[in-house]
Amino acid sequence: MSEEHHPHTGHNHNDCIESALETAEQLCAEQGQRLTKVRRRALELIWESHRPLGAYQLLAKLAEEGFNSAPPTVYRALDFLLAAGLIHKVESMNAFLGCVHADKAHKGYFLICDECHNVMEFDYQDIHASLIARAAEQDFELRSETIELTGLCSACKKAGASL
Amino acid sequence: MSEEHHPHTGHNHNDCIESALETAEQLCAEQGQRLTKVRRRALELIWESHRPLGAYQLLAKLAEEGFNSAPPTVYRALDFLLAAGLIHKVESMNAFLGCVHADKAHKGYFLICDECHNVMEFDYQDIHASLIARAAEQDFELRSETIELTGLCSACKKAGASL
DNA sequence: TTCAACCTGTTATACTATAACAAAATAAAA
DNA sequence: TTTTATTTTGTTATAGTATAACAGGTTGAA
Ligand SMILES: [Zn+2]
Ligand SMILES: [Zn+2]
Ligand SMILES: [Zn+2]
Ligand SMILES: [Zn+2]
Repeated sequence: MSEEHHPHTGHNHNDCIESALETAEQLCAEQGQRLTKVRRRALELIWESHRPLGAYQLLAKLAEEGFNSAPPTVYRALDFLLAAGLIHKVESMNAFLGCVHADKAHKGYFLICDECHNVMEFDYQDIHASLIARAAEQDFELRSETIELTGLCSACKKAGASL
Repeated sequence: MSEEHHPHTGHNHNDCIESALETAEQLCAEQGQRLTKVRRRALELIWESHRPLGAYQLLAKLAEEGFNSAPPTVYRALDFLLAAGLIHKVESMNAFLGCVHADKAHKGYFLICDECHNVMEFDYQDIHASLIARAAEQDFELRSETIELTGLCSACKKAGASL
């Protein structure tokens, strides 16, 4: 596999992919879950993409490789990966991306760039605590959080300023 | 129009609808925007629903009343109302609900009950400030925020406990 | 080996949203 | 008031996202 440099950060993205796959194998083994071929390859393809991947984009890639190419195939894989905490869904984009710390239970908070469509996951415990507290004020028991912030990322801001 | 009591809070929801429509008229007048028949009725129908309304649910209601019943009709009305800040879209439900304080510029933060599907809008300045600060740490310029929390509302929690 | 649980294949369909162009209505300019 | 520009609506077609339902195959345990 050739080196793959992430457009914005410039890091060797292959390392991310490898490490994510290892973590996935490990977690599934621990929990008695089966990371089947199609599930594993789906996860890998999601990670290989530099931005969140739509279900049908993923389906096309899987189809190219000879996997069954009907929607349920990909949605089943996605459901599994979501349930296992290996990926997140970005609701405002109807797209999926690999979780950067699948080993820790957490909610995915995202910064989404309007320009380059890159997504960064962030995890701030203080915001989580504030949200729980605010919900509790209304006697609301929190279960899930969708936190998706859009705007301009650092790189695109610089690029825009120099025009 | 008969009195309409909101399922959870028990308040007379007609008052909400009336007041929302008045605010809408006023805001549109101020900004030189046209609150046409279909836009006005769409807003009213969204308010008449006790929970977020899907685009095609709205379309069906409009069709019953003799409005044109092709999707673009309803999506145009929704686009207008969104741009005017009169409604919000709940991304995780693909549904729309009336904004409770359309007169003030703000982001919609939502508490969504998994049981009854009621949605409460809340607006906490401190969370907003935290989010801006966290984004700034990454040199990210915030433009929009999607904050959608799900869980159990007060009423449903009580109902569940008594089973 | 037999059974049960789980995973995958397949077809059909439901739900959500936009493109593209024509016609009508409204507002502004002449 | 007529003309013109702008905005809104009508209409048809299509793109994009997601699930239902049932049949068939695999896996691992009893
Ligand atoms: Zn994550
Ligand atoms: Zn960017
Ligand atoms: Zn609001
Ligand atoms: Zn509830």
